Amino acid sequence: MPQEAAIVPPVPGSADRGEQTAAELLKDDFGWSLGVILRRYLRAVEEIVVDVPGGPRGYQVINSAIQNLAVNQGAMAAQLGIDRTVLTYLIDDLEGAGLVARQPDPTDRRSRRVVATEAGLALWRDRQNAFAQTEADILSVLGGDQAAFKELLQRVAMHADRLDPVNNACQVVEDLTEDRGPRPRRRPSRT
Amino acid sequence: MPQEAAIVPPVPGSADRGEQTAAELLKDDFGWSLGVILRRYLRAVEEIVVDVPGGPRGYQVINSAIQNLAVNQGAMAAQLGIDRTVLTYLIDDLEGAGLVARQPDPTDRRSRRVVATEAGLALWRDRQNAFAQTEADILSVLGGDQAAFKELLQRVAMHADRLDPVNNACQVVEDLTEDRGPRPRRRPSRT
DNA sequence: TATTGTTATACTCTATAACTATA
DNA sequence: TATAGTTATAGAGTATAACAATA
Repeated sequence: MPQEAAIVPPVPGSADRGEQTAAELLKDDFGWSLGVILRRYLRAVEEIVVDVPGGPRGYQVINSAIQNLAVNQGAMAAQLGIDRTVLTYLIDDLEGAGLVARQPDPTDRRSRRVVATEAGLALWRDRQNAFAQTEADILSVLGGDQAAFKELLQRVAMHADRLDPVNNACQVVEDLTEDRGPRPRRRPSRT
Repeated sequence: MPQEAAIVPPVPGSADRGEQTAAELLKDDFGWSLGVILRRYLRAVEEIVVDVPGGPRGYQVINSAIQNLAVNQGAMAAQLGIDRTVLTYLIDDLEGAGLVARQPDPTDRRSRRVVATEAGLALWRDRQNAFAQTEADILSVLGGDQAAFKELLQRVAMHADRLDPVNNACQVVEDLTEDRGPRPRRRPSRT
């Protein structure tokens, strides 16, 4: 949030600053800096996975499936920080696209493990480089200071995460992601 | 339905990592770091202005009014990156709380300038310190490296903003802000 | 009865467009 | 006719809760 000395209540003393850009007014603002950087990053991420059903969130599901982070849908929903009802729709779409599959758990017939298909794994591999490139683009302005910045950023993040743990990186991605087109209608029930 | 494309088992050398925390798995992830930090910051911001109608966005309106950033509602909406119809509701609420007022423009009776009241200015002043404190808390872990980090952060942000200008810092605040309670219904028309 | 996943419903937020009053 | 602001309506995204199958 911006600071700077206040002016007038009811009646303004004029003095429009319309000419100054928001960046000029806010560049020393911590929240503004964070927001700008994250927004830039998320825009790129969104583009990278624009063809993945569910966008960044869908990609996260694939990632979770590949890394075997969750034993079943409920666990995955908890880890990704999304509602389990939403996850159902997401998996529906990803499964329809042939990127993941629901694998019944032999020991508990209620439970389903989400696994990636070959196509899902191929897609995942394909996009990892793009993410790295995006990061490089954003940090390029720092030149030789990149490593130092990343180290500091990590320290702050680890600290912040201890105070207020976040299960998932792309929780934020999702919150920031606007339109991704209408959600296709449900498929027939299991059984 | 999905064709049983080959299931992808666990993945390169990854047995179950269920025990590892998300932070451990992701700490070297750029997007994750950014997201965690921003989320932590936004939680605090949300708390600070929880009693302000419209939350962080309402506070931004007050801020814009105090700093005389916009000549009328339309300009303010553009600068804050929000829809002008949404701004109408926001101003309604803030005006109802006595924090801002609509000031008719003598030269154009269609136009309204938004100004802060004494109460609005007092509130604004009151919360500025809290924002600074939040920033300090988050960065405290860096000790003597705080200044260096902020400098680097600014460089990255300025760079990112040039590539993809953002009008407003708290655009992101808003996108990330979930529930703020039901929106009170409209007031009677102007006349 | 509790839990896993699914389906149905309601609610919030935002955007689109229609409307008024000025210009 | 165009513009500033307001109001009304519809859309998308999310959460809440009811449901079926299984434990």
